[in-house]
Amino acid sequence: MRADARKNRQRLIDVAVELVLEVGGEPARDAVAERAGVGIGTLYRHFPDRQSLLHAATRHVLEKSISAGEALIETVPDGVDALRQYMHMALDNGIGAVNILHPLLEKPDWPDLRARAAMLMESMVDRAVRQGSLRNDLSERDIVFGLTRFARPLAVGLPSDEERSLAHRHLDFYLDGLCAQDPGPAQPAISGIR
Amino acid sequence: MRADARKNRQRLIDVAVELVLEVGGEPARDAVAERAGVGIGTLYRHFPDRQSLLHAATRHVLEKSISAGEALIETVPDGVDALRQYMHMALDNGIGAVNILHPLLEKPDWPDLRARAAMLMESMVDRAVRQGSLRNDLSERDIVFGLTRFARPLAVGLPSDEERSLAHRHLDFYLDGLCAQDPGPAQPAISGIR
DNA sequence: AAGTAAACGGAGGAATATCCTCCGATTATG
DNA sequence: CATAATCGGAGGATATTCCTCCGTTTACTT
Repeated sequence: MRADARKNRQRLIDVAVELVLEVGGEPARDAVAERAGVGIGTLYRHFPDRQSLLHAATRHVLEKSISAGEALIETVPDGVDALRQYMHMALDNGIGAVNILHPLLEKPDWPDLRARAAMLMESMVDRAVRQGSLRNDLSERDIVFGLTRFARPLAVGLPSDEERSLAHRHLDFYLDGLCAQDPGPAQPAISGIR
Repeated sequence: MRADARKNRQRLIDVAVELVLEVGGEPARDAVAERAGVGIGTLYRHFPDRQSLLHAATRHVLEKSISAGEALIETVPDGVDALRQYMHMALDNGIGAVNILHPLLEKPDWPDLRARAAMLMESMVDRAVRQGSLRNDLSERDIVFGLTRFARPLAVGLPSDEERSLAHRHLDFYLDGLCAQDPGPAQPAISGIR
């Protein structure tokens, strides 16, 4: 494979992730090619059918996040720290794109990755709970849910780097909440709301 | 105004909010009319130009949430409780639609509402901070940011009522985090991530 | 109960957005 | 320098969304 070809391919994947996050759904193919600075023909050569680009993008983000996470679980002894670092890292990797794309892809061809991700987060949660520093009613699915809350830019009219730093800040607040074993002042039953 | 006309008008607004949340952006007009069970002509009669439906929908949600919030601040003495109840209530009112639509509407014609909302949340935050039960580095904008994280269904393939109840649960976690004055175990500086 | 103005519904053509093929021009590599 | 691989983007095909128009139906008045 020629060097320029490989470079273009990767660039297309990166741009795809970017745009998926911005748009909150499948971006127009033309838009991906344009932002990547390549012709449309190039995009279609690398990713011929409807979804192969999105597949590739998802796979890319997932692989990067999972292997970094697996490293973290080895090197960071404190469970909550590991979880915290994992979530911040995944956020920066664009993990939100995976959540957006997952329901749109017809034949997700990575049962392996899905399983690895689930296992990874289960271990993290388990360990942190055993260490007594995390609420004990949390599961891997809660972590996914929480992560997705902060993993996408939700248009509020902010410049994107400010949005990013706010997301990190609030993700930390959220994690503090997951650690709070005895949630401060009593929470009253709220009539008719939940 | 004839009774059926008013009913249809309100129904269109409600459906619009629903669809904005589902789609995460401007829904197709045809889709709104169809789900509302009225003809397209009816939609265009009530909301002739491009954005008047979206304006009306935003205004509706905002007004409902703000006046309920203003009542809460009178009746609930504890600052954090008031904030908590306000956020859960706004979430159920579809406040997420406001965040989605705000950047899309060209000439937001409700400077009044925006100001009222900001003032409302500032009071809530201020009071809770003064009472010593909320972090003291939070502003009204943080609350908006946090609220929007939980206020929209982010497609993860869940049935919508399960998604809703998860959102409420995790909003509570998040709020616990906003209360945590001394966030448990020391947070290490994370190298190269933020 | 009948008259009537107001409201309704939806077919269908216009406008727009997106897709994706095709082929001549360009460039990396031996 | 040759040449095979790669690139770029014009443009026709398709799909989606918009929104007018007018014949039909319905709520309200007297």
